[in-house]
Order: sequence, then C-alpha cells, then structure tokens
Amino acid sequence: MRVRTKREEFLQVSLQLIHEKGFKATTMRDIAERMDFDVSNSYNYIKSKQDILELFLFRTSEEFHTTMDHILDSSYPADEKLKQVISAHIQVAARKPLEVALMVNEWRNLKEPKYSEYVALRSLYEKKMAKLLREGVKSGVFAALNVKIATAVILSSIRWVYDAYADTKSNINPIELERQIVSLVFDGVSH
Amino acid sequence: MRVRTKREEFLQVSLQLIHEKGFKATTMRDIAERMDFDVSNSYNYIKSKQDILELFLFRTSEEFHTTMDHILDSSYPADEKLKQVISAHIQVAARKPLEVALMVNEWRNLKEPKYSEYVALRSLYEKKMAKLLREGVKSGVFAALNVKIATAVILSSIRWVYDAYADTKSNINPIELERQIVSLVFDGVSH
DNA sequence: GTCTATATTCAGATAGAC
DNA sequence: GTCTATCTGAATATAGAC
Repeated sequence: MRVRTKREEFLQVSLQLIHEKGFKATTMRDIAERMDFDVSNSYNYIKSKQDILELFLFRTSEEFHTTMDHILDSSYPADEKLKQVISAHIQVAARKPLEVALMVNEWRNLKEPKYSEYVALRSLYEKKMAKLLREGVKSGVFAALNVKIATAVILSSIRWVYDAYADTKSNINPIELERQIVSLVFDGVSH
Repeated sequence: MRVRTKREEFLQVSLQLIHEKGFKATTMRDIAERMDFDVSNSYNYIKSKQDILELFLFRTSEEFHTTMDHILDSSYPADEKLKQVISAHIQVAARKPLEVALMVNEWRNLKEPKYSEYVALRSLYEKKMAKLLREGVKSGVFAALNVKIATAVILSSIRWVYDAYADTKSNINPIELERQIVSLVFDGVSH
C-alpha cells in the first residue's frame, strides 16, 4: 500500500504488527520500535490504542456494507447477486488482506460502546445475506434451504480467503479462486 | 458438564470466562473471583495461565484427529467419509462448544514451542481432509475440484457451528443442522 | 486449601522541554 | 515531531504462615 503521510505509515505498521502478534499482544512500544521512534510519539497520530482498531474495523466494514447494498438494490436475480457478493468479498480480501484479517480476528477487542456498534453491523450484514437467500428461495433459483444455516455456512466458507493473501504474495489467482468457490457454493462437491 | 473435583470446576470456570472475554483479557483474578477465592489459590490447580490454554487445545485437537483417523482408515467411499467428518465435527461442537470456540479463537495465544506444535496439528488436519477429497476426486464421487481450495472452504463452512451452541442452550437440532450442512456441501444452493 | 504480602514486569498514557 | 521522565494501574507468579 502506498503511504503518503507519516500517520498513514504509522497505521500501516500498526496493522501489520497486529496481524502478526494479535491486537492485545501488540504494544504501543512494539509499533513505535518498528517506526524507529519513542512510544510517546505514537500519540501524535492516535489518541489511544483502541483508535487504531476502531479506525480499520469500521472503515472496512463500511466498504463491505456499501458493496452489499449496491448488489442488493440491483435488479439482478438472486443467484447473480450471490455470485457478486462472493466476488466482491474475494476482491476486498485480496486487496486488503490485513484489514479483513482484523475484521475476522480482532473485533472482540473493541470496547463499549464501539463493541456493540460493531456487533450490530456484523449482524446486519448477516441479515442482508439472509434476505438475498430468502429472495432466491422464493423465486425458485435456490433450493428450499434453511436460510439461517445457509447464511452462516456461506459467509463462513469465504471468511478464510484473506489468509491466502495476508502473509506472502500469494500465487492464488483471485479469478480462479472465485470460480472455484462459486462452483462449490452453487453446486457443492458432487457431480 | 459434570464437575467432579475442584480442579475440574476451576478449569470449567476458566473455559467459560475465556470464552466470554478472550484469553488475554481474562485474568487469573477474574477466574479466582468467580471461584470465590484469592488469586494465589489458582496456582493450586495449574502452574501457569498458559497451562489452561494448552490443556484444552491439545485435548480437543486430539479428539478431532482420532475421529478423523478412524474415518479415513475405514473402507467407506469418500463421499460417505466426508459426511462422517462433517457429522463428527457437528457432534463435538454441539457437545463441547466452549472447547471448540477455544480452538477457533485462541490458538494464536499459545507460546513457543506449543504454538508451533499446535500449528502443525492444524495443518495436519487440513492435509487429512485434502487427502479425503483427493481420494473422492480420483474415484469419481466428487467433481474435479481444486483440492486446496475445497479443503479450506469445507473446513471453514463448519467452523462456525460451535457458535450455535456456545451461549444459550440452542434450539438448533444437531441432526437437522447436519442434514442442512451436508446438503449445502454436497449439492450447493442450486436446484 | 486458604490467606496476606510481595516481587517483578510491563502496559497505556501524559507532561513538558527542545 | 522528537525526546526524557514519569504516573498509574494491572498482570503473572511465588513465599510462607495458618
């Protein structure tokens, strides 16, 4: 990622370190050390450690929601919408793996009232997916599946994708990855 | 869970608290407080906080591996084996949701050398699943899927199940849950 | 098994000089 | 924007008496 300001550099370094060690295990001293300055300087860029977490979590969550909303509001049939949601997730996870890793692994470290706010956003995202599936079941493009369970299964089945892009410059082609995942979600492992 | 000794009670209380607050955020004082005694007494039952994590993680991991090994060693065809692996996972997650939650959420908090040991066990479990899938592709009971991706998708798609049983006495019937998940994994959402 | 007391270490955060 | 110095609180863990 291109870093324009020292604040952006500070935030990127924080994100990387939190990915490596976990939020709680990453100290302000760790971040400062990698920035090659004293701890106290960190507070030139943020007012608390929690700020770092909130900033990335809510920013990336909004990106997911905006995309999901655009897809839901379109006139595509439900199966096409589901493909697009999966595709969009993979693209974000491939482009911003560390941000997505944070969403998957560190949201529990938010403190109130941000914690409840974030949990509500997660829950809302699930509701949007459930709505999409219900739409498809009603219109007959999907089988008569249990929407609650299918929502959990489908969202869970793509949640690992960031991991393929987080550590090394992965050689997994996102287009091929999308093709394979879409194939599994739509038709399963059977012939 | 039936608790026979005070040590078992201590460990169960620890597990519950770690589930509620996360491993790092749970202090020995928190656990002692819920046990209604002073912190120092905790060290009658374990020699360090890490012990608690290691104990549950490796014990539950072994349970998963043993079951997986029995299934792989059987003469069932690959599709039947896959059903049994899914079924077994759901049963463990329904019976011991807090232990499975720990496996999903807290393994990163292990310290070396246990961390590397545990990562190797996870990786081995994935290899066993990949072997099962490769078997099924070769014999023709599965479609010509990308084994690496399918492994990640399938394991991921059942990883959330503990959550349906962790907090409240869930009204989700594990048999019905299994039926729905198997249907999705084998045939997807399409008609 | 329980307590009191304490050693040790380390975390987040702020004040204020340059 | 950088530093030194420091406050404040909290954590894991141990020693030793009852």
